[in-house]
Amino acid sequence: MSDLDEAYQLDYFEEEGFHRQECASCGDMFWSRVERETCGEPPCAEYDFIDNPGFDESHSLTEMREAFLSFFEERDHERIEPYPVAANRWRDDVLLTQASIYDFQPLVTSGTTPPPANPLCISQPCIRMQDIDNVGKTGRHTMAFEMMAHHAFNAREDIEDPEQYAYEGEVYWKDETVRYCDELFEEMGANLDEIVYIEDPWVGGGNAGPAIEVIYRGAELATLVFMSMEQDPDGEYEMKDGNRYSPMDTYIVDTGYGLERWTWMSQGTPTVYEAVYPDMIAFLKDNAGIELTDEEERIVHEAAKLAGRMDIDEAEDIEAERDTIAAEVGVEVAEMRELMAPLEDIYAIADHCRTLAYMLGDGIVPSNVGTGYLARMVLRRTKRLVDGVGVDAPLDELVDMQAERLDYENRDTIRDIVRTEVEKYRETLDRGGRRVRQLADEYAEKGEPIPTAELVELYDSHGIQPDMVEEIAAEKGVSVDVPDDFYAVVAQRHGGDDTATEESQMPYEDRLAELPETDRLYYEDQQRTEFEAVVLEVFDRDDGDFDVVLDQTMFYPEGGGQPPDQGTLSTDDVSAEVTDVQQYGDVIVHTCDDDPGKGEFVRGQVDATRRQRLMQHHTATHIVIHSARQVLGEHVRQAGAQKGTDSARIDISHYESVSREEVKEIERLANDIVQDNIAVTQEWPDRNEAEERYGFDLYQGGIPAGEQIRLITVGDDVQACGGTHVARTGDIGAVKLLNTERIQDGVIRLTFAAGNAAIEATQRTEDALTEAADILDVAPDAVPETAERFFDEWKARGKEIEQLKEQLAEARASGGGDSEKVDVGEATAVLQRIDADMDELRAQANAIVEQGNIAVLGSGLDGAQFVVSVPDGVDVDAGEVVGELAGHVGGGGGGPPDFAQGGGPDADALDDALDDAPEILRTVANV
RNA sequence: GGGCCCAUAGCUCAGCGGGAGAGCGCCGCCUUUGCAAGGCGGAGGCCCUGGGUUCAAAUCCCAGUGGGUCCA
Repeated sequence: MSDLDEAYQLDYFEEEGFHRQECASCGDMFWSRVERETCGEPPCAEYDFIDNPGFDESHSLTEMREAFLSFFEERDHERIEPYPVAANRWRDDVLLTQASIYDFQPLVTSGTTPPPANPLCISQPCIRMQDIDNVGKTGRHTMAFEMMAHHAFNAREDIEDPEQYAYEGEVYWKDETVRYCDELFEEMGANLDEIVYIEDPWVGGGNAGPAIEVIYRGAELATLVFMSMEQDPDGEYEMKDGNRYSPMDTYIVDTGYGLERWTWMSQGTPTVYEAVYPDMIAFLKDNAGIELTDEEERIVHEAAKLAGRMDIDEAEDIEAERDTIAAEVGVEVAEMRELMAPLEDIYAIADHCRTLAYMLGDGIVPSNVGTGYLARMVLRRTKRLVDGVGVDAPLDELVDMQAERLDYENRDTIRDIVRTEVEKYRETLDRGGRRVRQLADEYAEKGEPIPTAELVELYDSHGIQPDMVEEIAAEKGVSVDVPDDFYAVVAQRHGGDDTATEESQMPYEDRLAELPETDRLYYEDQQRTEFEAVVLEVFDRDDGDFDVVLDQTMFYPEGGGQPPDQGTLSTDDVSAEVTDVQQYGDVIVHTCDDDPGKGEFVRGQVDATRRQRLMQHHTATHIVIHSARQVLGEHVRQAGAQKGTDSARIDISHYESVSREEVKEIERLANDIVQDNIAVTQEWPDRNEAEERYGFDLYQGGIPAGEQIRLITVGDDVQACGGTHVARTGDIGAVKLLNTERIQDGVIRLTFAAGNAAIEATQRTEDALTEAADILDVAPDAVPETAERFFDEWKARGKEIEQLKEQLAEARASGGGDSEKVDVGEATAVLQRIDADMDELRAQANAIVEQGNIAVLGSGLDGAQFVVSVPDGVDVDAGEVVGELAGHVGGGGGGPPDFAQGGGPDADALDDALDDAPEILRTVANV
């Protein structure tokens, strides 16, 4: 086992006369030009730049960003445009971009794909939700920030096959990285003697390496990471996460310079927020009516300087820390808190609005899943803060202030989304409020506190925070039992570890890996369906079929939501049906019902009709999503797709349900594109060029690996896509939207058909309409009107029948009919058999009871059924009587004492049962 | 991707195996100088859809649809 100590023995440190020292407070090892007590990072030291800027000139955010980027441009770094904050658009292991290196994981860092430039510099917007509780309070934490960075991607040359990686050789490594850092500080006018480089090995995402934290005047301004190791159980280095790591073939300079911190350092304002969004803070303060006296200003100012110590993760007890700070400033804790709280909220609002602007601007749609859920949480939290602190500007306006500053072009959509979402939240709160009030009333009556179980239910199922329950309950004078570990209780309720989805294993993976790459003929000519090939290998499958590998193929393997081709492979002797085609690595495997024979020449024939339909649907998918973007907005993005031969579906991100009008508009636009008969073209450009030219919207269906990517262009629409397409849009024939459904909040599924399938789908719909029209005996276009009339009449008749039944019952009750009267003690019972349904029996019984008599009615209409009803004041339990009667017909029954129903399957025994009724009545009445 | 909750009158909801209810709103009449309010009467329900269990389902079970919510 060895540690990384020697990794920090840089020539640069020696040349510049740095000393390695140990922090007297935290014990960390650090390097600096002059001897010092501590490492200089809070809590070992305090901020030393507030009111005392650490740089020569005050910079705005924009100026600082430009200063950084041009500094590195002058030193041969290429400036790269930032990536979206929604990192799940290019990788599936994370939701949000949390660092600049995220842009290059995993394909670039692993050496599979070349970086867009090498070396490069960038200022990458990032969002870190884990800092959410610190925002506003510590004076330095923001949820949204820009990580300025320079990166260099190096690959070792002393390995067997240096060319296996997408980049070769060393650009630069540790010494240069630290030197750049020093030079940047120097250029900004910092005092180099005050800079501290702390040794702080880095671990994350399966990689690790030595790293350096750069501290200046109490603030961590940069982190220099030298990513050079990967997780390896046999590795020689054990890192702080307890895992072992070994060196890897690529090694990468990964730096992070916090734009906000640098801006703050240049201004020396009490908090980072005032340096970063001075206008918005001023607006919010003014709007919330916050005005401070000079003395109050002094307190806030002093407290802000010391607030650096507060970090919910690090300070052991944030309240204790507040006590200390208050004492040092010379005020009561309560007074300080009262003064600080609204300011903290305002800082948080500004930051959260920026977070929202990033999220929504980059196309995240609020939802109950994924990044959309995070956006919803941030928005709701922000709304609560805004209301709490008394800012009365609409939230969409506040978010727009940031969106404008960030130069987003889709500001109208962003505002629309915020408005929609605020309204949804209001409805949730309304619903929740009613629910809680009702519950509070209930427990107020019982005189009990609202139990934890109810609280968990309210939160988990209805999204009502416990503090809201407490507030409302207090109005009703009910206490609430909120346990300290409330969120743990909620988490427990979810329980269960998710079962990992098992990847289907290829039984002969090793042998497949040795086979050469299959030549993909379907890309050379997408319209051709015949080809010849040599059988390279045949595997016997467990199910009796055969997996056939060819040197080249026209068969499209399943991928990108497009099902595999089918068809035949034939030799002179054998004709094998191809039922499935899959791709494993670079090798395409055809599953066949017969063995064509290894080494044989085969003629391949792809099922042309099937292929044609799949291609029509695939190209139509591109057209529909393009049309949907035109109609619904630029935020529309593919969230999944499946093509078929009869229909296809795409799931798109959108924040409200799609109206019938919008559906028609999308359909019309799509068919315009079809009628324009535009050529559908494919090309294989360099991926970085393609990204630069078209941006990230290329990747609607996932991100492909490799140096070249395949682009499909349909008019204005360009997408990275591996599927097969028709030659011209006119080949699609027609596009028909069949259905829209909301599969989750923020995701709409559009189902549609193309070509003949569109005609067939239309015919099915028309068949249904025609059939309905035939039944109603009207013309198809009169169906809605007629159906409405019929429905109205049907309801009117129902009511009429109801009334007639009541009249009939009254008539029967007074007219006698074939009824029998029996004395039961003081009372008289009317026994009657009328073969009618339950409704009629009930009406009849009511009529008899109104005359003061007991009703015992039987019906043989559907099995045997009884209704027994007893007037007020007569001591006979109807339920018991029915129970006895029903026993005779093999069933059961019951009900309240004054009205009971029952029955049984044996209708033949009905009359016998009624004959026994007098005796049953007398027994039950006990007379 | 997973968990939980909900669907009954125009609105908000109660009922949770036996007769479909309340409050608000609506219509009419009464009281009142008028308004606010009050009294009396009335209209208004495919109890989300489809299966199942049961003598009997708004109610229990299953599936679907629509909505809400929490978590990863």
